[in-house]
Amino acid sequence: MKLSTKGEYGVRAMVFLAERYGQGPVSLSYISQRENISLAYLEQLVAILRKAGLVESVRGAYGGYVLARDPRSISISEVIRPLEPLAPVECVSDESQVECCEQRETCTTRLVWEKLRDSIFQALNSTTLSDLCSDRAS
Amino acid sequence: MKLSTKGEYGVRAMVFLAERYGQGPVSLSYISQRENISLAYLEQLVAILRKAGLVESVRGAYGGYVLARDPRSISISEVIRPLEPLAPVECVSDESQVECCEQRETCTTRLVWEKLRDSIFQALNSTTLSDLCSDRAS
DNA sequence: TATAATTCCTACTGATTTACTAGGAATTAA
DNA sequence: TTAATTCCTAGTAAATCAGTAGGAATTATA
Repeated sequence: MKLSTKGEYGVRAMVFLAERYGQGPVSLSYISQRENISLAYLEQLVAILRKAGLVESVRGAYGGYVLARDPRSISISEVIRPLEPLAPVECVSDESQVECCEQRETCTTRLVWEKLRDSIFQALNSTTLSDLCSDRAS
Repeated sequence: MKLSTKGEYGVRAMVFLAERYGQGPVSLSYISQRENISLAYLEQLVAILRKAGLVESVRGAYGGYVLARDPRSISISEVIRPLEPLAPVECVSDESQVECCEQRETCTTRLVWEKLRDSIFQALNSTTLSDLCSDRAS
């Protein structure tokens, strides 16, 4: 049930951007240094977040990334979802359309996985980037 | 955030035992066939559950395993906990006593991991084996 | 215009973990 | 005595994780 570093680093990078929202682009080399995350690895994660529409890039010197929306409107589940699967088991995931097993209707353990999935979603949906900013004013 | 098969198989095996609680020992070869789980792998998982005090073994021919307690008193979190870590990130786990980072007090992302951990615990603590039995009478 | 700082893209890789397999010893009901 | 079981340890192929590496494209500034 552990989160991978993708999700963890992704959230840390996004909170970092949230704390500087409205102050122009922030470069990944800066985030990399301050958050102690490998630059090349961070590039890959942020590329995913950009394709998910959560950040926008400014290319060239003095460029970087900015949040695509107000940090109060971006939930943690939105950040983690593109980076790694959120559902605890395959068969209660809305993304994967694969039919996981034939006992779908009669499966009893499924009950607890759905409950678990919902409570994970609830916790991450109800927390926004601004909730995690050290400067809570933004 | 995916559960490994250890947790998933462990819960399935325990629910299987719960549905036959009070009917004598159930062999792993039977569970293995019915739940379609490799016998040798299942042996290893059940060994962990036995050491955790959740099941008791009956050795020899016509032996097997029985639940150590009433299925209404065994929560799913008790089953999964010995099989795999439940906390989403290292630094909000009560088991590991390792100091994960020096920013423990000022860490802002920690807030959401604690909230996530608590809601995972809550979901799994509040569900028992008997809640997942197809024969809900037991 | 040249340079440095950046994003962007793809391929590779070592280490770790996962999900088993394999083999056998000990126990016990029939 | 046999067959069915638990019990124990070691090994292992495949997948995943957590990056590295190398370079192309873009752009503000000197």
